[in-house]
Amino acid sequence: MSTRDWVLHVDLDEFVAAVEVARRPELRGRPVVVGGAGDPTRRGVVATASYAAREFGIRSGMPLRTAAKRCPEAVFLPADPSAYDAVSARVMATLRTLPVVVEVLGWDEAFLGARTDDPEALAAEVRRAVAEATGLSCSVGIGDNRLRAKIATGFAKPAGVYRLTRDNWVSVMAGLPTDALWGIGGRTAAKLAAAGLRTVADLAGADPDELADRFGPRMGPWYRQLALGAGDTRVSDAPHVPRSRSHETTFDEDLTDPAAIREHLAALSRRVADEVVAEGWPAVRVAVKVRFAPFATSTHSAALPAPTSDATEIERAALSVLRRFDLTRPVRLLGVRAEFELPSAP
DNA sequence: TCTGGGGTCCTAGGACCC
DNA sequence: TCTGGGGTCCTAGGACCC
Repeated sequence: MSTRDWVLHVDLDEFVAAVEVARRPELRGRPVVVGGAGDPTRRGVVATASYAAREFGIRSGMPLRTAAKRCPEAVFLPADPSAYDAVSARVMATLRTLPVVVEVLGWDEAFLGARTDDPEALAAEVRRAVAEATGLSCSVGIGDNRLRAKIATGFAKPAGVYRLTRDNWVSVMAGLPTDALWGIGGRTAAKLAAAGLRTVADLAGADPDELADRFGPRMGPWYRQLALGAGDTRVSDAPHVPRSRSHETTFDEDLTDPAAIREHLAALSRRVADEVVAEGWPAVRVAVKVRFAPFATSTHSAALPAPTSDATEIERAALSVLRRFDLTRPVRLLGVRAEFELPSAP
């Protein structure tokens, strides 16, 4: 077997639930649901469900109330981001001890770039090293590019390894619906289906010019490239440069008092401003998001007069943008986002 | 069963300028 | 009086992902 470049995609199995079980072993094997305030009588949705919980039909994004109806004996827990950050950092540090380039994608995912003649052996070593260092199980997708590695992981789960390359792309993917592709969700899949394109094979055979007309000059042709299995092969360990920082809150009871709305918005602005300061880059734009009851959402934003990391200025800008909303309707959610300057091209 | 929070990127219309 | 056309910025919204 010859030595060549591979992309591996590593994804921790039921990561958040696994972290909770690791520190509360009595939960092992039980249905565990993490999300919201950890209280299914309050507003919130499922962030992660353990495999045992998934057997009851509980899925990410499902309202906690629904999850409790499907499985009243499930254990409901609030999310504990700092705990997940800490475990995630140990996983990524473990991956960096291997002869690979590590590109972190989130708490529980990373791409690995590797040159090897035996990617399955490397994947097995990844699984062994992560388990030894953290006690956590992961799955590994092997691909000849990022797209195929990422999709391969779905076939590897749980606790497995799967290889997807140009050699088996068509046989594995051709008959699947288009939303099996990473980057095509339910909305786009429905629009594609309306155009007669239901499967990956349909999309791969579509005319790029017609796709451009229907879906935009970049997205249309890009969808077809996805269906062909095309993707970037580069994996970078360069640190991530954030484009924005934001916080938002859904209230258990809708807000109707404009003074209370302003107070909540100011508090969110200060949280965002603290993080802008920590980033070390000034913000150039501030956006405010308001979701009115029952669920209508809109956003307004404004460029700052000058780039700033000053908390008072960010708060003032957010309150100024808030005045553009009609606050006579009950407010379900408030959010504040600060945007940074896009990095200039080299 | 009413529908979280934190992000990224793309599109399109209007403003504005030459 | 019968009014083009392009480039770019700003802004809102959509879609996707974890």
